[in-house]
Amino acid sequence: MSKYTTGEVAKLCGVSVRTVQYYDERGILLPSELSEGGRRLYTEDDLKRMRIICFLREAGLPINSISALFAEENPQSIISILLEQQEQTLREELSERQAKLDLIEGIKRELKEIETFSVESIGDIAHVMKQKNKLSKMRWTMVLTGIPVTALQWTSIVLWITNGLWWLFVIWACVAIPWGIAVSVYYYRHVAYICPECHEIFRPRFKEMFWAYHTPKMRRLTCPKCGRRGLCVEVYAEKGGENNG
Amino acid sequence: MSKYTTGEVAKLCGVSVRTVQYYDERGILLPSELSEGGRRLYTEDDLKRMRIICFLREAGLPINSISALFAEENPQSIISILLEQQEQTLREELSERQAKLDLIEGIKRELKEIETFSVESIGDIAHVMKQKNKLSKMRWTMVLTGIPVTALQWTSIVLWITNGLWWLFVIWACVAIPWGIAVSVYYYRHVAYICPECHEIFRPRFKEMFWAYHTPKMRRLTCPKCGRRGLCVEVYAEKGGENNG
DNA sequence: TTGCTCCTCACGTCACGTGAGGTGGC
DNA sequence: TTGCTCCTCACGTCACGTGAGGTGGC
Repeated sequence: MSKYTTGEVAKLCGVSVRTVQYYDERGILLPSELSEGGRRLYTEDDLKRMRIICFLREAGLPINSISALFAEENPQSIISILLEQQEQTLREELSERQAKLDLIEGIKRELKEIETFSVESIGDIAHVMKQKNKLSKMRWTMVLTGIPVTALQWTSIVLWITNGLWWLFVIWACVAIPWGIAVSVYYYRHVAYICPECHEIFRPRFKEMFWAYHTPKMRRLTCPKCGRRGLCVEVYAEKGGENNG
Repeated sequence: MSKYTTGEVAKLCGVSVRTVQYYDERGILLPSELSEGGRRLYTEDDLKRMRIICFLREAGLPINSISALFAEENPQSIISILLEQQEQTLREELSERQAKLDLIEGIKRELKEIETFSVESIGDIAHVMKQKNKLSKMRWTMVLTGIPVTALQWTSIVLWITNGLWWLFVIWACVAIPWGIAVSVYYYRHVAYICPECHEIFRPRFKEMFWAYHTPKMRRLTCPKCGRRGLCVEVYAEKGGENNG
């Protein structure tokens, strides 16, 4: 029966010498013999054991678990549990990394829309991304409540033209005008804007906001802190109350 | 301007007090002021910075990178690089965990087919799994070369019956018999079997193997090491040469 | 005065990598 | 005798968690 040195075991198992030494240190693979000079000597059985250890390490099993498996007199009872645990751990790690990846993708998208970047812009991006769901939920709610109002509008106009029923349009106007005001106020109370210059999150006056030029995501406003006038990103605001700087 | 204590910053950012202290230690978030009693006091700006740090940490960016970002006078130039690097890292980690998961799934499948389990059985599983691709590749090669032979067989039989062309069947036999021998020898030379008792990997005599009862994955053989007779799992053997225990 | 918060060490995590300084074995 | 392998410390990794033992602040 030939004996293997540390380096031979390492090479045959595709690991470093240090790893073989470490497994001795951890008591998971003790060499069957030591040479007179104190060198580790491994038998064929040791090599087989090492191969098993490396295989389980490939699956990510921690050394403590492998150690427990070798120590157990009835290994079949715990191998399934260990594999199940490891699978669970790996799944959690996978979804955690996936979440980080998604976050990075989001940051990259937002970065593209920024013209004057500074480190503080990252704070803005964070704010925009965290409130994104709430903002789009609110916008969808508004659109959906708008559908019956619009339907009623066209119905009444058509009936006015074809049948001369002018009073239906009057009824529509009595519903639509209060609805328009209510929606505007609701919207106003639930949004805020980020100044790209000083990164202040502010709420403008209703009048300024109502008449301001805007795109789906931004509105041209004057920052109350630094006085800059320009496009500001819209975000969801938690409360409709005042904001104190 | 109100000041925040360590605990307040921690609570507002959803981290532990130790984390806030650690960021001071690492120089990534120094408190603007210290109280007379040596307590850290953070300003509103410090809090914003902390929020940015936490956001980037959520994406998995290491503290050194965040530190570099704050130190850089032109942060736009490196933020993309950092995000790209982090994305790369995450993708590698993802595929690494996925590979481990796949390995575990494979082990679980193989475990189900084992009746007498011991720790050494894991070595058998490792061997089976690593040679699995080569074995199935070899089996497919054999099946595919068998198709024309079988086609010729049926053609010749049909022609013999319908047209009385008996000599086509003779030609087929002249081709098929050597082919059958060649395939059997080829197969014999490229497979080995694992004894489930002593975990020896052995190659039986041709005659024993040829006539033995078998399933698609196993064959009833006698282990030359421990003498046990029973179903042994078939694996791919690297060389057709002899094996020395 | 009493809780509560915060402070500074300082060790532990996990599986090795990486030297330093010395020695065995062909 | 000369390379090469192997040996034993022992520190470093990464972002904190977890005490221990002491003190600040309402």
